[in-house]
Amino acid sequence: MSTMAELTTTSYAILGLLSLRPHSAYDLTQQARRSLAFIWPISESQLYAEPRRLVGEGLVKATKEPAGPTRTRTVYRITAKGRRAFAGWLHTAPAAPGLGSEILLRVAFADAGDKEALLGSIAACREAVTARYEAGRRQVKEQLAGTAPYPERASLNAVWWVLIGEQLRLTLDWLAWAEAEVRAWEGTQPHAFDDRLRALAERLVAGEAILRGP
Amino acid sequence: MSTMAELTTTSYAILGLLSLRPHSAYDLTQQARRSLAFIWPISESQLYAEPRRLVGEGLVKATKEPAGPTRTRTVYRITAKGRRAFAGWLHTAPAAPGLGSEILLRVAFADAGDKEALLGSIAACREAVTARYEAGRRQVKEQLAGTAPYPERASLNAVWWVLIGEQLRLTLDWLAWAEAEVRAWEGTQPHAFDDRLRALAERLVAGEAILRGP
DNA sequence: GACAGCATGTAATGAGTTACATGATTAA
DNA sequence: TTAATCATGTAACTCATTACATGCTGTC
Repeated sequence: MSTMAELTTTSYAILGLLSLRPHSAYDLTQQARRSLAFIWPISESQLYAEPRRLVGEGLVKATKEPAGPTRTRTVYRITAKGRRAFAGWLHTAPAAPGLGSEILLRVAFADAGDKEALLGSIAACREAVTARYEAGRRQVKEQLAGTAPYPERASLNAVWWVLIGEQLRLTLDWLAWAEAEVRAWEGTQPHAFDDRLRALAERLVAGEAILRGP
Repeated sequence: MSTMAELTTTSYAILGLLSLRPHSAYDLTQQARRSLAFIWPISESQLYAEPRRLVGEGLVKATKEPAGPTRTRTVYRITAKGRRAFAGWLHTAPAAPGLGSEILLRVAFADAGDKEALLGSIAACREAVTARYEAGRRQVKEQLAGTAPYPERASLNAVWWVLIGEQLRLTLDWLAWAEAEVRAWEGTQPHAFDDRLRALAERLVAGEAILRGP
């Protein structure tokens, strides 16, 4: 079916949320800010636009409800066809985890700027990652306390918490290591392999841990 | 200046490459496939489109060279203004590292499918990540052997190799752990916290290592 | 009764992808 | 000399983002 092939990962992310229970678009924004933000970030406007498209495909049904004197709210419910489409997607091969790290770009071309700029980038990145890490910790704590939605899904959620948590910690460890490394430099001009660098590269190739290694 | 603010991270990635030496668009595709693919992936068509835009901003100069009897090749060189713009960008705060992991989406909503689908997704992801990891190892090896371009930039490159390498290894460790976890399930129906899950979540919140911990 | 913030969308714009098209070079 | 692959682009399309617009509701 060509219609099904046209859906994006974002479509399926929303379909996944709708498979749990009906949501209004605003409900979706709340869920998207909570858990989905760690897995597959979606902008607010998409959360309004995408369900409409799913309605067009017959995967979702929209019903208008009154919300205030003059206003209506649209509530979306997944259809049987939608459930089949989602289950079908779960059987397809996932795309490789996306990369795209601005901080690494700044490291790779650091010699076009100065040491201060690079250290500033590292510090800014650390702040952002720390904030995200703390937000994640808070959410897991809420789950433990039972004050967060979907406590009955704990066993599934725990699996992805582990990857997100460890990835964020790894990034923080690297940022600390990189900062110490850069501080030891004279400037940002690069140099070729010396004994120390060579040893580092060889440990990398051998698959030995660099950041938290023994 | 509003003109400078309109550039994207992709623009600066290309500007960074051009700051090393002049490149034709095809040269850029080669560099992009090698190192840039790990840091900031850019599609081929962008590698032809973006330099033209940079010419429009005066950050890059294009010169036509003969390439075969009837064909010409466009070579791009960074201008002094381009170098200033790039150095200026290095002083701005980087965006937080992007996420977006399809495999986690499939884990989070695994109960809409079956165990076999989830295990298949994990296996496909492992193949893709392993391929990327091996490609990275090969490139570091080439650098060690001195057969790769830009050996004089080893000290800068090593810093980002560490993050990429450790991230890929972490992902592979998690995939192995997740697969074992899923295999132990009866099906994909989730359940609430039990003692084991609670202990896992508490270790996460405490910042203890899960995957390679003692 | 005014103001902040929550709730519910729409519109314009642009970045980046897929698909296509064509010339040159090398190996069989 | 054919086929494959390298080299060099262009065009159409769509996702997704930023910015805007407007209604409702609690609180001081």
